[in-house]
Amino acid sequence: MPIPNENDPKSRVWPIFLATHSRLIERIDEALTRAKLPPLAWYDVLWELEKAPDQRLRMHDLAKRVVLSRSNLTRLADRLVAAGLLYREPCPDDRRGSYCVITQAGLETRKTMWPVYGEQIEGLFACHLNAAETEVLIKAMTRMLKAL
Amino acid sequence: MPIPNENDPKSRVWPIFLATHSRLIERIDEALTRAKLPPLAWYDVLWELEKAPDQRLRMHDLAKRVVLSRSNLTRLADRLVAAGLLYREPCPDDRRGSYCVITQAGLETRKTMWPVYGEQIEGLFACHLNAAETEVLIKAMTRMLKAL
DNA sequence: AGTATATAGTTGCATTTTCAACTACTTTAG
DNA sequence: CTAAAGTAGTTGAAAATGCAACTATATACT
Repeated sequence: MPIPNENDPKSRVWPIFLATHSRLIERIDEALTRAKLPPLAWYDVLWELEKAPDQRLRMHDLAKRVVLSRSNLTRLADRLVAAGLLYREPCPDDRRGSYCVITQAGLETRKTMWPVYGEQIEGLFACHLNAAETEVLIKAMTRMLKAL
Repeated sequence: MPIPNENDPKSRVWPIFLATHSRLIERIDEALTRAKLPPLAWYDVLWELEKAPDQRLRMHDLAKRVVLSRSNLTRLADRLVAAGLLYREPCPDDRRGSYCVITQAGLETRKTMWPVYGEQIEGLFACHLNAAETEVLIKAMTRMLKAL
């Protein structure tokens, strides 16, 4: 979206990056909806919990990993709890805090979502990248993330 | 976020792509807020209008360009109108439709936002890409967009 | 022409997200 | 030990978003 020099690559790359991201997310969420599955955000939360040691994480940590504001995550977690995909457990060391723990149903839901999600990633994104390009993307973006 | 083979580049690139995008957007919006400027979405709309012939676009076209649902755009436009940055004009050819036209104040707001926005793009994103990488990103993402 | 279908845009309602308190507990410093 | 400051998480109210229904107009079909 930015401005001038529409032909200078340096200026074109950011708008393309933005457009690509939003169109891909749009498509993936559509696919999940069509399959009557929960949205992308749920997958992220479930997957972070599944990977975590003891399949549990403090709200704070979880929020950081999925890039959500704290209050936002509180309510997203409420919804997941209501859906039976995770539960909260008080934290023994720090009585202010609590853990989110993924349930069996949560594990299963994530597993059900994966084929649909994965197919979209492959078909819309990954299939357009050869090995060299993949490496370039990873290196460049990792650099950005480290600098943040 | 996806699943297995955390070490296979092909699997790692998508989660990194997602994380990079959300952290960058987060930072840029923070910078705009700090500078007491409107959010990114406003910039997009203003810039699309500024570029457009006669500095006006039909709602429909505008929505597609900024990747927003129609109803969403209606209300975003309402807010921009309320802020005096654009106005609506009935379309003579098609009496169902209307144009969004950017105002002088809209042009100025966009111009005020650019230094802050541009600085963030450069400092968080573009500065991490050399010429070759920039080309790779553009080519790969353009390919994805075309296929959508 | 006359009806059926499609398109542009808006609106009501439910859901989601954000912002600013607020509670409860922990840590630091005197 | 106590007071001050910091941290974890939740909550109420307001703003933003998405979905489905709706109005108005345009296009296609018979």
